[in-house]
Amino acid sequence: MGRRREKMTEYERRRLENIKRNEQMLAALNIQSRLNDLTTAKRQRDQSKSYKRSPIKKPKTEGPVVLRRSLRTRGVPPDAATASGLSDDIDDKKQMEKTSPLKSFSAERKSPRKQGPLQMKDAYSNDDESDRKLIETISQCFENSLMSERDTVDLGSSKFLEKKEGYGAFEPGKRVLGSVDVEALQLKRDNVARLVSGRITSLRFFPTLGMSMVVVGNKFGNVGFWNVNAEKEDGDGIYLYHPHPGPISGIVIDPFSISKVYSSCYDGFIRLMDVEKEVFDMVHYSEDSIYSISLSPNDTKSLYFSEGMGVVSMWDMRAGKSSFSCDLHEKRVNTLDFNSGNGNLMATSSTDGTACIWDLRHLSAGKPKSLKTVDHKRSVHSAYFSPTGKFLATTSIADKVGLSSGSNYEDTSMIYHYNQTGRWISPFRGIWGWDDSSIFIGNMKRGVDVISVEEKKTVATLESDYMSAIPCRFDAHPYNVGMLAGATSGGQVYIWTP
DNA sequence: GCCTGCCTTATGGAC
DNA sequence: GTCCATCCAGGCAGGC
Repeated sequence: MGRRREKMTEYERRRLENIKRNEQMLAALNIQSRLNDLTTAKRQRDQSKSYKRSPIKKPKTEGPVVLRRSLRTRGVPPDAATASGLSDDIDDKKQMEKTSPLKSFSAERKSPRKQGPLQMKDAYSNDDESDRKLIETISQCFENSLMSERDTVDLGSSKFLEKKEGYGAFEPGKRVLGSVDVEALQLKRDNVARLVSGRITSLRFFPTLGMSMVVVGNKFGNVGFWNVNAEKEDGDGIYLYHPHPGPISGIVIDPFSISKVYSSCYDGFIRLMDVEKEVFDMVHYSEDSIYSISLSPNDTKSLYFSEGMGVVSMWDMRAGKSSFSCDLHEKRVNTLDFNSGNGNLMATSSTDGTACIWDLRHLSAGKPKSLKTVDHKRSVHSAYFSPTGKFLATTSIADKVGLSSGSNYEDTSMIYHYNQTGRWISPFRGIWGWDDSSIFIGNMKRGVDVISVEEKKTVATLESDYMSAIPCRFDAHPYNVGMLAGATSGGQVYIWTP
């Protein structure tokens, strides 16, 4: 079962005491048996749900969502804020007290906003079982990958090409895109789970053949892990942490060291979960919101991230400081991606309505010029290079998926795709499959559309009765061709397999 | 041009 | 089965 429990809070203790008192009163009134009937009826309804869920009701521990605005966006100079005695924490506490009916709970709520390292055991939120198995699994897989050349990632070439060779002896007449028969992809009942509560904002597969594990981030700052192939005796294979105070904007796993998982947050934190040290180390803290992160394929010690209104910076892990910072867009940068064929090329997508390709060698302070700009007129929520790097796929609120190709990406086609997700569903982002032939993107009818690069249109849709919500974030397993993960705004994850 | 308010959507939980 | 709260988007209209 996809159980997810959080540590008992002061609020919950008080609540349980109240429940106990009420039960005593009900017993005195002799109506307990009727309540039991109602509980049974509710349990039956719960079991009819298609997804895995906890049998124990979880109290809402996330508290009210607090809007965080940087000094910069508020137009307040840092000195002025300090002088007036304001801090984010104080600001937030005041806002919590104003907006939450649970004042005492909100004020006492322990927030991972504190700077500095955070022990994994302190951030661990499942109180029913230990995270020891997760740590052992990742550590073991990391050690195995060090010993096996097979797991070594060559970031200088396509991350998929080597693995896809020899894959797929498909029946003629089937919808085969490149190396994958998309009609053969299926969603098994066991490959559906709810990892976290609320909206999933980021999703990643661990880049290793050794295991099928996904990591997700949600809007409350939780990070959830799911070992899809966990043995039954090891429980459900789901582990939940709370290392961030706000929505997780990006997750990146070091392909050369899968025991290192980076995560960024709207609240300005970048943390590195180091499984060997069992810590969520603080890599960087910014006054501005961080909207995306990406590792350089040329140097995995260089972490690129976007912050505030269009700024892209690089954090040098060795030096422990920011190496450069450029103002690349008018508004927030939603994604950063690197070209696997040429690590100097970086693609950005922005709410300013454009997606751009930049040459890192020619980025300088001030207003640098992009190699290529794809103009969507309205917000662009993703810009991803294809596995070989020959294409760039951009997804926009303007109901378009852009496809750029050519030696300088000068040929751009616009493919219609309905992208009006509204307020509650994270904007769709078209991702590449395991080769340059297809793009996977969610649709509002609880399906996954497959766009053919050759035909420049949607050619297939993955659908399943087990998919009870709209999948809006995806990741293709880097080595298991045909293994596709989709995540929803309800905290569920679906794993499609060949 | 800037600010404010309104509208849209899907989901899970409570009842 | 129905209702309601959610609320870290984004566009648009209207007012200043």
